[in-house]
Amino acid sequence: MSIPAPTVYVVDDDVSFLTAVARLLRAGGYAVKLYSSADAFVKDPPPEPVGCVIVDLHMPGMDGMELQEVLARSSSPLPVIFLTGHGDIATSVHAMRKGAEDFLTKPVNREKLFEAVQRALVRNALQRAAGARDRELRALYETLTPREREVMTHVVAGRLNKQIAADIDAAERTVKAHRASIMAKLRVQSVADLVRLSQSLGL
Amino acid sequence: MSIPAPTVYVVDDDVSFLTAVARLLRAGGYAVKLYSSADAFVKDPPPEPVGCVIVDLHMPGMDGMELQEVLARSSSPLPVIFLTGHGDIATSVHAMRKGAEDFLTKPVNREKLFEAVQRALVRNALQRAAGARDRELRALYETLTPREREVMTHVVAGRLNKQIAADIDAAERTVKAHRASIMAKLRVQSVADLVRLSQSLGL
DNA sequence: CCGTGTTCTGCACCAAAGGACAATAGCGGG
DNA sequence: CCCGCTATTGTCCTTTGGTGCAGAACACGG
Repeated sequence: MSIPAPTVYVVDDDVSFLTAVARLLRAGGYAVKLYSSADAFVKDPPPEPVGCVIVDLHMPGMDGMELQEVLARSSSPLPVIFLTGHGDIATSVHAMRKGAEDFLTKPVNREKLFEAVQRALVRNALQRAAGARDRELRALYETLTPREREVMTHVVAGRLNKQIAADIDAAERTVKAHRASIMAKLRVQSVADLVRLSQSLGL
Repeated sequence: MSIPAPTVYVVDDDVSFLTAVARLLRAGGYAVKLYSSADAFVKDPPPEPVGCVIVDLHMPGMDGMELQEVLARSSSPLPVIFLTGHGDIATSVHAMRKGAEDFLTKPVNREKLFEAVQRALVRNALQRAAGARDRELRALYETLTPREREVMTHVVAGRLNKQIAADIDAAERTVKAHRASIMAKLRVQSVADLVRLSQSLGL
């Protein structure tokens, strides 16, 4: 398996600024990819969501805030750092509330930029790790049949086999069979593990 | 039991502004309490943390950011709304990252202020509800003896009674006794409930 | 010294969970 | 029509969990 290098995706319609920021980041040892518009980024998204996005607020077509919205909607783990020349406090507050990693102003301070990128990359790594675990668990859960999921909710609720049997109108033996199948498919050894797994899945 | 009315605590060293904001809020139907410094607020804190805090950034003595820090450190459920005349983007970003509810500028827009306060009060209610549940559970957990807590960690880990017995070097019957005591004290009916409870406690 | 709470344990009994082995039945594809 | 998957249920046996009843050791405070 290849380990993809974290990449800083810079999106700005001001090409001279774009190249300046790119030079700065490359000098800092970061892999950089440039886009001259948010639309271009959306149309040609990164193959692996490893890294972060630095985006200008005001751009022709889709603006920075909209790009952030698109990323959020697609549950992308790429943190967004805003970098704009005409930002105001209200806008920065709104962006931060929407989950932006940082909100910087042009001309950008080299230290601040690197700090923001560093934080963003850490956050990205954490997000991806959490997301990966989540997908694994969901994949296991997907293998359950409808009936098994039904039984699982009862088991997680702490109900006894005979109670579950009565609830779903089946024999206790049937519940035991489903139960065993659930534990095997989800690869858990105890009800305690099963409960935690269901919590992780948000059930 | 009395239901305390949500109160908006306004902290600003500019007394004329303080009274103006107070008048505005009172006209909006909010209970208001005024402080002319953050130190005054800290020395004479609200008896019930029901409401929110509106605080100026720049003040003699403790400033707004420090006050936010104090509230966070004491796990206060009172959200903080900054309201300042000399704020910049970097400061607002920092404040939001620290968990501020909003960051407004003077002169304040009446609508924006009311919206912020409303959001803050909702958040406060949710925080208090969550905090109350948390304290109840913690109080129950406190009643457990050291030995019972030890057994509980093993039970929550999904270990069998005989395994637990071996681990803590005791008879299986002893583990059963502790286990029964745990379930009774924490008022749970099943291992599933116990696991969820321990998750809520962050164990 | 005595009472209280904690910890520990034994025996017996019953309820619940789980595994082994097996069988029946419906349903959708190949 | 047969295969595979799902769902269902049965019996038998073992392991595990839970409870009632009871006793003993220890520490701590009144």
